[in-house]
Amino acid sequence: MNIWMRPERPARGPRPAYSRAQITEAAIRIADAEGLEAATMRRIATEIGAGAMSLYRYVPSRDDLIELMADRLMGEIDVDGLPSGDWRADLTRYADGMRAMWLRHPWIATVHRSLPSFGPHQLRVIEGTMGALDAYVSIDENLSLMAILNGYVEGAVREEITRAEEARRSGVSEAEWMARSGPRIQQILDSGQYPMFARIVGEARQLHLDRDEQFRYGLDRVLDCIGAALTARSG
Amino acid sequence: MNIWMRPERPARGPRPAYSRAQITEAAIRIADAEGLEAATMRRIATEIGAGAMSLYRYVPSRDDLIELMADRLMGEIDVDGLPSGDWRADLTRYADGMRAMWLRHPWIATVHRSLPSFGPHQLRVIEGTMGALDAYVSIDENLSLMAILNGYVEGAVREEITRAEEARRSGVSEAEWMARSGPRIQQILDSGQYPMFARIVGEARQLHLDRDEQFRYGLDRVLDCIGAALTARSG
DNA sequence: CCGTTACTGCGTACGACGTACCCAGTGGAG
DNA sequence: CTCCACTGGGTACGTCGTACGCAGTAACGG
Repeated sequence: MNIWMRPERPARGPRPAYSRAQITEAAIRIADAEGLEAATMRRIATEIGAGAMSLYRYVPSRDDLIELMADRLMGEIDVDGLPSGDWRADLTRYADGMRAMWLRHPWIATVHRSLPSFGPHQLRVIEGTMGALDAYVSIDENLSLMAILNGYVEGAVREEITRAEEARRSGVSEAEWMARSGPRIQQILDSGQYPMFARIVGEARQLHLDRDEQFRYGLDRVLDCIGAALTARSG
Repeated sequence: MNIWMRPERPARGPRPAYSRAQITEAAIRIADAEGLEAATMRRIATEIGAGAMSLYRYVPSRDDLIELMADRLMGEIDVDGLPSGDWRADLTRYADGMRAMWLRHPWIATVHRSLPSFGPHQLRVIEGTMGALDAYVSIDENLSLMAILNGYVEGAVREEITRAEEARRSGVSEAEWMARSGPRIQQILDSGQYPMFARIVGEARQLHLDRDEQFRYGLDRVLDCIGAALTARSG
């Protein structure tokens, strides 16, 4: 059953010593610092001073807890005052907010969302962002355009996270990464079998931008696309 | 170290009894039938008649094996004859191929790609697809447009997979899913707090399309966007 | 031709993990 | 006050990935 339909605690009995929110917060703290795989049930329980099995009084399973963590993260997305009337500004703010949130909690890239579970914060964000284009397009087109935006943001930030992680691990500065290529990229170039890949490495300018600019460049291309779709509709 | 740089086997010694390809194939077979989590090292070894630890003679770790599996899946994508001159047809063929492949191997949605590891099949597909728009745009724009396309395909198919999985598990036909909503969606509608969500459920026509049509609808919106970007460039 | 050596596949073992189960204690409802 | 539904927590089980060490084998140096 969906975690959001299961009440936190029954009515009767003694006062609970902990809470879902507290457990979720602790788990996020651990995952931020040491990765999601470090947020084991035992570790989380230790963090809040509980016994390992006590967590199961609040949460049916670890997967459900991760669902709670994911929605709690959506709570960090600020959609107050959306829509403002300037759809491009609204969607830029949303995309930047999502990126910043993902970078604060990079482990979110590793969670496999089993089904859209529609937590309250997720729904709040949907209300805010779908409003941005609501005046210009149908619900169906709106959904499609938001799917494009979300797909871009998710893919771009996922790559950024893994690259940053790799750079941190190998001790190489982010700027040197593509230049030095890493042995595998050099091997690919040396093989001579992949001319398009070689041109990407050699010609693509966006690879030399810093990460903020790189994200903004791609985001602007996405918003250009959305803008083109809007003007094609309205005349 | 990257799995693609590590040679399969050294030169000396007795003839190996197995091979990376054989192990990868067995692992994919198990994952297709029972999910990725069923493809444990012991299970894979049993499948090919080997001892559990023998696999480590061929593959450094389970994560690397999953990398091999992922690239092997990209080998199912047909990009022969690309680019054909009709970019829209080319990208449609690519997107349909990716979707079909993902649906054949739904467990791929659960893998966390730690870094783009640039396997040979992955590179082959990049060569084919980047060629489609190469005549019309710069490398940088090409990369951005392909990121948009890939983001859409990945997101759409991921949702499709999880929804199908849920439908199968609950025994409810896919067509009834949105109509019956599931208790959680009904709960959200009843709360009255999410008018945009209610309008999506009530008004969106694409939710009543079958899955193929739904994917095609979204894909056409993406390709419209790409087309708009192309004409904005060329005149 | 024959050690020598570098590999082979494999069995055992370890330290995690998620969580089923059981327990004594507790505090609100009747 | 009595009852009992609930509490937090300890123990235990089955599973995982994989470190390690073994005896057997095939190619190479002489």
